[in-house]
Amino acid sequence: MKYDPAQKTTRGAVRTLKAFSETMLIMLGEKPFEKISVNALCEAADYPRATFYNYFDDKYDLLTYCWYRMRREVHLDQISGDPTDASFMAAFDQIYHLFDSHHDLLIAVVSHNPLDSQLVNHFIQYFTSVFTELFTARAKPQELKTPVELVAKHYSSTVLLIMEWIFLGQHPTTREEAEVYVRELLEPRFTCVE
Amino acid sequence: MKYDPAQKTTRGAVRTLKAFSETMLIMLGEKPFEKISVNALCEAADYPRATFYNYFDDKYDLLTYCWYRMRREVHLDQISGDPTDASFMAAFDQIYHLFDSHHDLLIAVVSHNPLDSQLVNHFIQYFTSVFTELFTARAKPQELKTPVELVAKHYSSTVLLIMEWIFLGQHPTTREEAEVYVRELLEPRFTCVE
DNA sequence: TTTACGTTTAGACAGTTGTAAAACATTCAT
DNA sequence: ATGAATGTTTTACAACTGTCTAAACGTAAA
Repeated sequence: MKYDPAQKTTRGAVRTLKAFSETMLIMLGEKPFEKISVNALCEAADYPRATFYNYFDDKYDLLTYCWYRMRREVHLDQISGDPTDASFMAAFDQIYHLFDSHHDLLIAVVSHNPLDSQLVNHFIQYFTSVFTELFTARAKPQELKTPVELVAKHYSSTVLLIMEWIFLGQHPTTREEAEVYVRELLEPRFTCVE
Repeated sequence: MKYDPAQKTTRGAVRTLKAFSETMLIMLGEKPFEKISVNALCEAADYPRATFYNYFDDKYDLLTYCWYRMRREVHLDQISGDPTDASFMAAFDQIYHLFDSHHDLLIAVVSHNPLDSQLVNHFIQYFTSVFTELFTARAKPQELKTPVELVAKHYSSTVLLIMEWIFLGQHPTTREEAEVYVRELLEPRFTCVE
């Protein structure tokens, strides 16, 4: 992101950032992302174009900030403690809750932006990278030949795949069912025992 | 794709499509995708802009055609026979070979387009969807609770993840090692036996 | 050769993008 | 309050995008 939220961020800046990101989310529920011009966005947010470019490199940069705000609502960081299976499922549950709490927004957005659109892609990729970091931080000491980073990416992309299936692909699924999916996909042993 | 390659495609059309896609691949080895304008592309390919829009909706549509041509070089379709593990690994090997045979091109492209760029994303997504179809077609009758489509997506995204790691992430890996990775990620049982 | 057809091209259009310089506000310590 | 520093807005600009129309072109049948 062009604008680093870890910086000081004056009160005015916060207001501006918030205005742009909320306007973007509203417009995403109304039309496809490609049809949203920076012009129209500034019009709707009632800020001059130059201000937009003050804070963001481009449309995509604003998107990143939108996802950043969404992600921030849930405190995922606290999980990275011990690497037991229980803690993994705890992380998974928090992720499920994060998406579930934005259910309506996601439905609205997907109705104008297909699953293979740039927008959905950008969304998935953002959260994949967030979770990859998370999983890398709490990686088990490995008995595998596969590199740790690759395993972490595999975990996070699988979790995101399930979230995409449930919340963007419109396949209503309870948290318990979702937990079964993630176990089946990431630990086939689970199914042998049952 | 705007231009359906299953159509009649006259000799002239083939030449034009080829010229545009080859020019694009060359330019991707020289600069980031965002910096390649349709103008410059037509300049380099020596075709008028109107001709470009005759064949493609936009830059991204041309990209899709580039990946289509690449994909077409290898005959992946013949695999979808019986759903044994051996046939899965056969498919995996063909995919490995496909990427390996374009090793130099991929290196050049990645040197100007980071792994999280729109370009690489588009590339990964194209092949993921191709492989998802492939794996859906040859899916095992399931004993899992997880929906077949989701499992197929999981297979293909995992395979692509490994390909990305090896060929785009610059982690030289032999085919044999790659096979170990895919077994470890998709069938943890494998590591228990060893 | 002429006619007719579809495709390719040139040129122009309104709208968008990202940047840069200068004018304008705010904040805050002195 | 004054002035310096910082951030915001205005305005202007060159380049690009996607679409459209009409003219030019090639080719194949009459």
